[in-house]
Amino acid sequence: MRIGELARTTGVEVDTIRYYERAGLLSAPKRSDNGYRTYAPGDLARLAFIRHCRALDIPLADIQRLLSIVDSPESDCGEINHLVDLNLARVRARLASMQALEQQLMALRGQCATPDKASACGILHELVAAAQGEACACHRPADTGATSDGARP
Amino acid sequence: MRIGELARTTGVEVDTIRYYERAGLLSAPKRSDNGYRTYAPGDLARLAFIRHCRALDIPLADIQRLLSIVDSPESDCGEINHLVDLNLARVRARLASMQALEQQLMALRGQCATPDKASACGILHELVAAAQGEACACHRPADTGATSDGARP
DNA sequence: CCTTGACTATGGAGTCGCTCCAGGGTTTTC
DNA sequence: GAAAACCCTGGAGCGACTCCATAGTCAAGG
Repeated sequence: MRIGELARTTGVEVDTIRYYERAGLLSAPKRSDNGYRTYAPGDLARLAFIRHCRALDIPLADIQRLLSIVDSPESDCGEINHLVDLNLARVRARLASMQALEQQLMALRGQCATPDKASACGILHELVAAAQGEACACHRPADTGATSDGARP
Repeated sequence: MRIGELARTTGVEVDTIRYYERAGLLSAPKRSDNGYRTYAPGDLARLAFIRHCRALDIPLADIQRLLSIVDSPESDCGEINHLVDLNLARVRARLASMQALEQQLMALRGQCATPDKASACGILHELVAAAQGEACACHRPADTGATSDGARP
């Protein structure tokens, strides 16, 4: 099986497969006489595993760790729990900040009902005012507010 | 005002300020005799504006567009609405995929209650099975499922 | 036999938004 | 006068790809 067929079968782009090889997630496959990569069914399963983990947004370093555990089935699976927990925490943290972000953008969007001159635009006014540390829909009173705060998302 | 003071006042790191200058979001400031950047109050307001937009996760290219609109207040503000709408849509799309992701990771986490041998780990089994296209907690029946689907996050 | 087109190879650069570093010069403080 | 704090430039690194130029390989059609 050549790289193109592997790509079509798994839905992973050819460039990405080669990238995974460089990154050490896939071992270098055999080469045919013309230098083409030749993959075995085991490579297909391994790449499908990687692809599924990536669909779960698990970083490559974690996937590499999971693969090494898969390769040694006698090892303790406690680390697997830990990896999944870490990724879950990461996703939840990002989720919370994005929900706040959505609220802020919605509030901002509500500032401009009818398009007009930019100088009268509520959105722009809001952004400028917020940058100056005035009260705005984005920095609520509960927030630390002002120009020097740390409202990173 | 030198770059360090600007950084402290706005909460933007020195390196980032120089990066914004390179990226064209901040115009090159005057230099004093020793070559140090010397910023005017207008630069402070501009950088605070950028910082606030970044807190809203608006990409630099969009911020650059907003800044050019701010610079020409007679222009139409319709594009501002459009930019905010686009960013809102982007955030919402990402939000939806992350919520699905959280569900999938939670389902995965539920597969392993008690740490044991990796060969018996429900999480690993689930990941491998899912990669092989079998039914799993991640690919629901409603999903297109299987090894060649497009469940990108 | 030759061309066309699909496929594959390599190495390197580009993406985004920073962040860090080396190796220097300058200013402030003790 | 020395130490600490500040500033400069240019370049590399991050994650996870993606795209490119250039070149070799192979099967089908004319």
